[in-house]
Amino acid sequence: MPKVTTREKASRTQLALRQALLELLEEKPFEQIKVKELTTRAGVGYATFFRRYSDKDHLLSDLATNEIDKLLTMTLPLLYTVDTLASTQALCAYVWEHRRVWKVLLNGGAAASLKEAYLHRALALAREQPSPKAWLPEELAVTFAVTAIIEMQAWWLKQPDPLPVKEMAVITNRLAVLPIYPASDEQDATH
Amino acid sequence: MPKVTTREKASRTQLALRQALLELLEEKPFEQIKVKELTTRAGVGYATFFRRYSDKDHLLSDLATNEIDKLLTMTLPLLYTVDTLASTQALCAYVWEHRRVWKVLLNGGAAASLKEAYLHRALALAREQPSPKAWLPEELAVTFAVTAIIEMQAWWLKQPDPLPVKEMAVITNRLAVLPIYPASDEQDATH
Amino acid sequence: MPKVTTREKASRTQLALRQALLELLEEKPFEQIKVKELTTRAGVGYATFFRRYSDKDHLLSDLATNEIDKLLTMTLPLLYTVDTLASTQALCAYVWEHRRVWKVLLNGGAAASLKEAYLHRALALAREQPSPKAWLPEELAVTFAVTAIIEMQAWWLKQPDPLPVKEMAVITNRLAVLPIYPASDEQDATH
Amino acid sequence: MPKVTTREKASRTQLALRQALLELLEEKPFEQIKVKELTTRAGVGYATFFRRYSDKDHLLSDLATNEIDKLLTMTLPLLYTVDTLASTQALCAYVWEHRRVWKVLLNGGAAASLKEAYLHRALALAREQPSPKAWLPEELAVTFAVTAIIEMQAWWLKQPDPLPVKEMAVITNRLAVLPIYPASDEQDATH
DNA sequence: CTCTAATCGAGACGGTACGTCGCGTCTTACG
DNA sequence: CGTAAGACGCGACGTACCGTCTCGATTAGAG
Repeated sequence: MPKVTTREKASRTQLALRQALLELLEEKPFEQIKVKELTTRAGVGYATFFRRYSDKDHLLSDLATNEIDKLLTMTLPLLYTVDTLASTQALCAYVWEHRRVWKVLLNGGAAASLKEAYLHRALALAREQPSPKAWLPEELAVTFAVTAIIEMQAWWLKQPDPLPVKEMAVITNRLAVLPIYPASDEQDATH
Repeated sequence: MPKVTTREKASRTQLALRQALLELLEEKPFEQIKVKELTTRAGVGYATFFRRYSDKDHLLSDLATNEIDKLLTMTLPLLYTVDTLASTQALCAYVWEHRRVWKVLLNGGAAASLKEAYLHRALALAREQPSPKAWLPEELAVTFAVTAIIEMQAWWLKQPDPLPVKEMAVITNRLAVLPIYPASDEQDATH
Repeated sequence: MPKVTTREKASRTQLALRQALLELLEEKPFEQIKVKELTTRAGVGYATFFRRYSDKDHLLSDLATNEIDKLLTMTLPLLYTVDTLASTQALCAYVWEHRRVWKVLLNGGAAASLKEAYLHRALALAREQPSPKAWLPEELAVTFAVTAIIEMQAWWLKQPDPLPVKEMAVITNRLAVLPIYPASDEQDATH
Repeated sequence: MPKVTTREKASRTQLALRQALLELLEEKPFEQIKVKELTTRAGVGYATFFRRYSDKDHLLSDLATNEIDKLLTMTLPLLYTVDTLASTQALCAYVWEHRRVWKVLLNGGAAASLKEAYLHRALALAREQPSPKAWLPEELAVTFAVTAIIEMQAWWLKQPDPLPVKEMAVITNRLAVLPIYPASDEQDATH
């Protein structure tokens, strides 16, 4: 009998809470989810929740932060790469692969705060690694591209009969990525 | 000498509450605003709040719905019009003119729910008046264009030194409107 | 056509409110009766109530004070008279005659405050016109006799098949009045 | 080392609330006591009050019921016993011993409802164990004796310089107990 | 017969206390 | 030791009723 039962239990608690949150987010907005519900659903004591997380929001962060960062490292390069379509396809493929969780994150009861966190994080990363697009403010470009991509992914996963990954990638690339690059025949964009 | 003092008072209450909400939204997120604060700031009795609105959210709707619909009737035609740039300029000019209130609505504490309401309303209107863009699902097009426009307007108003209306219109048009039209090799999108 | 229509109306309001209170006191305790109910039942405007009475309690006083004083002037002489039985009979006869209102006052929702007011008033009157009974403190004698009489009257009127006036008078006299007089063969009452 | 700290705390809360009520009843009528005052005085959270009692009235019952029943079991035997004076003395001695709490209960802000509860309870007990006094209805006899005793005890405890227990017992016996027995010319009631 | 003043019904309002709800802390008992 | 269970302090909520107020319609009795 292993000695890590304690650690195991701790992890189990954490997992159970995350899972419970994901399930409840499919049913109702985040703010309406009560701690009692979370712990009951997770089969965990009420007070135990606060030993892991100081807050309901902390649990959400814990759930979302990792996923967001993973996805972000696939989103941002789009703005600096040459072969944008390939990157967009990689992004869409990744989301599709993890659609179970991303569907909830983007369309469940925490969508709003998650999108905000996403954009916030993206802007922070972009500031570290600027890539002036000349014809429009860097921050505006990032805001546009990131939010457009998120919203489109949200729409995509919400569909009862989603488009194929490849087609989604083409559309995303054309709508949200290419427009921020200077026009191929461009000299004066303000004209 | 006006005869409508009672009605006037009723309206005054409503106006005062709206105004108080706008002011408080500049200071903190919507959920953290307490009814007591609203009524105190509005110089109105606590119970009176619930005589007008069943909810804090109702007040927000009341505040936002009108503004949203006014703006939406300027946003949607973008998708069906010939001279998109002119329409975009009209849109930006309108927002600029009402930037006091829109700055709060788009960047204040109610931004998330407001953006959601906005998109929701836009999709409803679009469904009533479809305009198939053939190469991509109508709903996706609307989602993309509307959210992109909203986010860009939010960014714009948030700037300490905002771009001129005209320049903002050009960028918005190029990023969020033109891309949903058939591609340049099908028909010239930059025109 | 009389000139007192205004006064008449005022009286009508007052009567209607008293009547409404009496009716409602048959149904529920005084504290649970809302001003709105009173005015509705009386067919009178809400604000009109406060034009007549500053308070719900004022209405109750207005209703009770007269009746109490009328009854009291028949109760107190019992303590000073020779032929107590005759007085007790007069008292019982009076109560029986006005049993409609006294039933409500003594058993309805205002019974408690009414009994208290009654005793209070009786003690005040007794203090003005002392009649030392030697063998026990005057105030105690009054308290005993008055509350005993009130409670017995209350019981009497509450009965579905009340005792005859005469019998009630005999019992009341024997239980509540005679005992406070010195015993006929009395020298030392503490023995 | 006690193991019942949780239970202890629960009891402590209950005790503190009862004590707070008793104190406040010395200052003002029951209806004017606000729950907030009770909890503050008891050093207890506002909501905690409603975890114990659904109502302010429930607290009062909880406080009074025990005491009432203890006293009642000493009051009723008076009606069935041979040596009434001894019983009356026992009753008065008990009340005197607990005069701190009974002074508040009988003369404080809850006197009215307490007296009513007392009589109510007494009638219920009497119905279980009838003792026909022939010459007058049982219920009337109980109503008379019980209310007379209560009111006299209330008066007694209210005095700045109360009569001795023994004297009070003699008076109570003569005024409220003996009169319900058959008259002296049927059988000697003073014996 | 009209016009001004008083009165009424209706009901909105500021205010106060209520009883409920959920959070996050804490204490106990168990494995 | 860490956990399930759940009581507690706290504080916002939305409700209910009070007593005040203003309104517009209905008369009153003076001009």
